[in-house]
Amino acid sequence: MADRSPREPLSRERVLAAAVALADAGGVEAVTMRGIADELGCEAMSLYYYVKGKAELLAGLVEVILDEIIAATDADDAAAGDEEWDEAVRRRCLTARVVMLRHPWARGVIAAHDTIPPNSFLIYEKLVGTLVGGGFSYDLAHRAIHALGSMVLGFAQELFDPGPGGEDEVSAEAMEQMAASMPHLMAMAEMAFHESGDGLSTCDTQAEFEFTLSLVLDGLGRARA
Amino acid sequence: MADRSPREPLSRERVLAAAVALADAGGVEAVTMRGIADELGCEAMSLYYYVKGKAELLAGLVEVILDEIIAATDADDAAAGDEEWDEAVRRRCLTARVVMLRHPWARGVIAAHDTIPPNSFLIYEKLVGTLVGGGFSYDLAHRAIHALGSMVLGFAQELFDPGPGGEDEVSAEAMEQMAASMPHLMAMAEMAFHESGDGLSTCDTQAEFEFTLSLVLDGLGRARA
DNA sequence: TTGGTAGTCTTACGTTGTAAGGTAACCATA
DNA sequence: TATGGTTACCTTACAACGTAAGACTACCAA
Repeated sequence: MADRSPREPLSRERVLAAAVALADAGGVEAVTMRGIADELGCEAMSLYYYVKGKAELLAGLVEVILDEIIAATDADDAAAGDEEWDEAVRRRCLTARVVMLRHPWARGVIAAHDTIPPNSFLIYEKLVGTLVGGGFSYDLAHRAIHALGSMVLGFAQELFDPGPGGEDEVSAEAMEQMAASMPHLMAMAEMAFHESGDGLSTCDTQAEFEFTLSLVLDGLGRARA
Repeated sequence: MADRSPREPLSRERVLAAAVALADAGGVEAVTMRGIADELGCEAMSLYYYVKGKAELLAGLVEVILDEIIAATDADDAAAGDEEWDEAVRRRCLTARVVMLRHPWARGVIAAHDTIPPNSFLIYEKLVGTLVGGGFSYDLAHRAIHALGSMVLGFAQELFDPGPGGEDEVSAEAMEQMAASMPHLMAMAEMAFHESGDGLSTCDTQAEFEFTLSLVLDGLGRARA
């Protein structure tokens, strides 16, 4: 793996890619700073210039595979012709699953992390878009996101929960711009806000859970007949 | 935490309980051999008499919280009167969720582990029992297990997959006895066996996934109207 | 008394994440 | 051309981790 020729410069992308390769080959426990460094032909401490620490590295891994999901679903969104909302959603879930199966370690890493990856908002934005386009209310779209998210990614975190860490260093303007690019999520959040009236609305995961549960139970009951 | 009086003897249960306490207080990363030892007033190496290593310890943690789920659901099964199958299943899922929320670290640990905890068979056996009692075919009950399991526990592993590690040291007779106590799971496994004809049937998780997906999508479509 | 087993501890080693700081190259400005 | 600062990478060092190897004590059967 080591190379004597003038080495390709490091980058956050290369670091994360090497980490993914290691995880694919040997599971999460194979992802060590020194292991990544070996893979890249550098020293462990050099990685800290691009990644603040192991925690951030794992968060980066999650973002990489979410990016992979986004790329894959975008690709066959483009290839798809006219679809009903449910065909589109099914297709995206299935390709997302293909990506998850390519990286068996990802489920564990995702489930272990408590903050919601910013990346996932992109996925949800588009999902809400097709759902609302298919006649869903924002409220029902919200429930749908929870149901599908817990199926595919294995988590059902609160969507609008700022998380335990207080203020991240996301600038207000970056936040603003991000929000502007996700009109559906913004609308959805506003709906939830109006409903709960509870200031910064953290969504009621208990209610979401019960909704999904009823969905599944109803479906099973129907399948039984 | 340390005590000078003649100490209560160690045991696997006490080790696991201490580990759970640590995880509840500080997440999985707080679960270290030395940390557990401190909690119990002994040395780290003493734990190895009851637990073969950290991997087995984590597996033990999963079993502890599954036991907690079993105890909780059994308790209110006993308190419940006549119920339809769906009422019983809903109730059990909700109390299982309560337990999971008590131990936020559990989802990650469960998702990270690749072998299916033997404990969970007990849960599934009873679940299949009420489903079949409610008129389900074994085949549909199998699908139901996958759908509900992925919702509550966050995994949808293959039920009858022996797992990557070859032969565990489970004696044949213990296996036999365990099987005898789970008639529904046995019947279900046999059905799956006959269907696939493929020797030791590992269930088709892709099909299970698509089934659950259709369940959810159908339900959402109905809710939309 | 002898010998064995069960339970706990001591010591030690290799691996991990990472703090602190050094080094070399580049680059704008004085 | 000298100077000072930034960027990218490395060296050294350390504390905390999991755990192998084996010593110690207490006890109990023969």
